[in-house]
Amino acid sequence: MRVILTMASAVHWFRKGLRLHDNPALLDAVQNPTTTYVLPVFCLDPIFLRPETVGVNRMNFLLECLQDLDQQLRKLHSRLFVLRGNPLEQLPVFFRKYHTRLLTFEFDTEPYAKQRDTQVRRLCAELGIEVRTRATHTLYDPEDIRRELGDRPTPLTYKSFYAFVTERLGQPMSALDAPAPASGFQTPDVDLDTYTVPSLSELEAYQGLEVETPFRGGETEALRRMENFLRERADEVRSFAKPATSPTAWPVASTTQLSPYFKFGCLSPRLFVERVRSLRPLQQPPVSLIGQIWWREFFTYVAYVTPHFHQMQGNPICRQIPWREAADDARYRAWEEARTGYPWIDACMVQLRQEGWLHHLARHAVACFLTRGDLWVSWERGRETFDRLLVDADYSLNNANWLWLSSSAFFHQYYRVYSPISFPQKYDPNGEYVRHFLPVLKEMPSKYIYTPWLAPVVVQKKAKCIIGEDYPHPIVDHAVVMRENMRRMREALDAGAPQRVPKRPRRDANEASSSSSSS
DNA sequence: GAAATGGTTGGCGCA
DNA sequence: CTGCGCCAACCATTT
Repeated sequence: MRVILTMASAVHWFRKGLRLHDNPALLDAVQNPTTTYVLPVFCLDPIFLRPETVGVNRMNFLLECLQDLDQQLRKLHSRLFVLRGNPLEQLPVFFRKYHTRLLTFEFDTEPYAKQRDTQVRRLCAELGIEVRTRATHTLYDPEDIRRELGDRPTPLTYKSFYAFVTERLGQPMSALDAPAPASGFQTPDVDLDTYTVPSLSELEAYQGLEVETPFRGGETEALRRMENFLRERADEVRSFAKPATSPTAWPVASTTQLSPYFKFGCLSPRLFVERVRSLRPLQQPPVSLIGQIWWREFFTYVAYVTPHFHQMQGNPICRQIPWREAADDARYRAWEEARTGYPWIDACMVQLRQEGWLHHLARHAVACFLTRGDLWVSWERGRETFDRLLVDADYSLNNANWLWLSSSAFFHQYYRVYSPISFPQKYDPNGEYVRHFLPVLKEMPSKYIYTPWLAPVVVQKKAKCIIGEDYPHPIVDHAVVMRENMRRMREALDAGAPQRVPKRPRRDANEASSSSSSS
C-alpha cells in the first residue's frame, strides 16, 4: 500500500452528475495514462448543510445519492471518498496526501459553483495539477452555444433558442456507458474507515428532522424509475403533452417525476432523450417529453449568461416591479405555511413541504398567487421557499420559472391570472387532492371544497370544519386583489419604461387622446 | 423600421 | 361539452 500511495492519482470530484453512466469527466480520470489510480470524491460543503438552505428532504436525497454512488463504485472495486468542509480547504489536503496530478469534474453553470471552481482551478495551477472538465449536466455545452451565438443577443424565447441550437449544433453527443469492471479503474484500499458517506443523523443540523419525501435518491433508482415509466406508461410517453397533464393527480403523478434525478445528475439528459426517442414520440417540443428537457436546456443557458439572474436588481432581463419584499411579511408567511385560506393553494404548499415535489402547474398556481395574482410578494421570496423545500430545486430552472410566473421575464401576459378556485376545479371537481393534503377539509361538500368560506355555518358544522377556527378565512379576496394587482403591474411597466408609448390610446385613460405616436 | 406574429398550460360568459 | 370572443393590450422575434 505504501508503494501505491507514492504513485500519482487522478481525482474525480462529484458535485452534481452523481452517476457513473454518461460521465465523460469520470472516464477522463479512469483512462488518464499518466496517473495510476482514481479517487472518486464528494465534498460536503458546509454552505449547503443548513436546513434553512437545503431542506431535510433534499439533504436526505443527496445522502442517498452518495450511498448509491459508493455502492456502484464498490462494484468496480473502487469507492466514494466523502470529504467534509469547504472544498477549497479539504481538496488540497487530499491532493497532497494522494499525490494528485489530475482533477476532473463536471462543468457547472451556477454562480456559487462558478466562483468556487475558479478558485479550485487557481489552486490546482499552484499545485501543478491538471484540471479537465466536461459539460454534461445539459444536452449541450453552454460554451458551445455561446460561441455559436457570437454577437447575437441571447434568445429569450424557447422557440428561438431551440431553432438556433438545433440548427447550429445538430444532435447532442450520445450518452456514454458507465466504466466497465475491466476498464482499469483502480482505487487503493486506503482510509477504509474514513471519508465514509454519513447518515442524516450524523449531520448535526438535521438531527431530529423528519424525512417525508417519497423520493429515494441515487443513480440506480433514477434508471429504474426511468425504465419503469418507459415500459409501463409507453403510451403516455408517446402522446405526452405537458399542458394536458394534471396537477392534481395523486399519488400517481401525471408526469415522470424524474426532476430530482436530473437536478443531481443521477440521470443523464442525453440518455433520457435517447431512450424516449426510441419510443417514437408523437408530440414535438415544446410540449413533448423531450421538449421538457429543452426547457431545462433553455433556462440553464439563459441563467448562465444573465448577470444577477436570481434577483430583480441588476438583472437585465427582469421587469422592475415594486413588490412587497420583507421575508417577515404576514402574507408571505401565510403562503409558505399553507394558511392562505384558499384550499387549493394551501394543499399545494403542504405537498411541497411533505414530498418536496409539485406538478409544474401546481407550481404555477402557487407562484402566481404569491406574486402578481394575489399577494404581491416578491418572486425572490417564493424562489427561496422552493429552493429550500423542493427535492428537485435547481438554481436555473427555479429562478427562471419564478421570473416567468411573476411575469418578470420570458412571460409577459400579466393579465392572465390563475384562479385559485376555478383552475383546480377543472382537474379535480371533487377536490380529492385537497382532501388528502388538508384533512381538515375532508368532509367539506364538493360544492364548497375550493371555497369553504361560502359554505353555510350548518354545512361547516356538519363537515366539522368551522372557517376561522379550524381552517382560516381567505387572506385576500381574489377577485378584488387580482384587479388591483393588474393595475399595479401596468403602473410599474409605465414607470419602468417611459420610452414605451401605447400603440392605441387606453380605454380607461381620461385623455381624449389622439396621441398615436409621440417622441 | 413599422407592423405583424406568436407566445407550452387563464377566466368568464355565452352560444 | 366545445368553441369563441372578450378582458386589456404584455413582449420578443420575424417579416
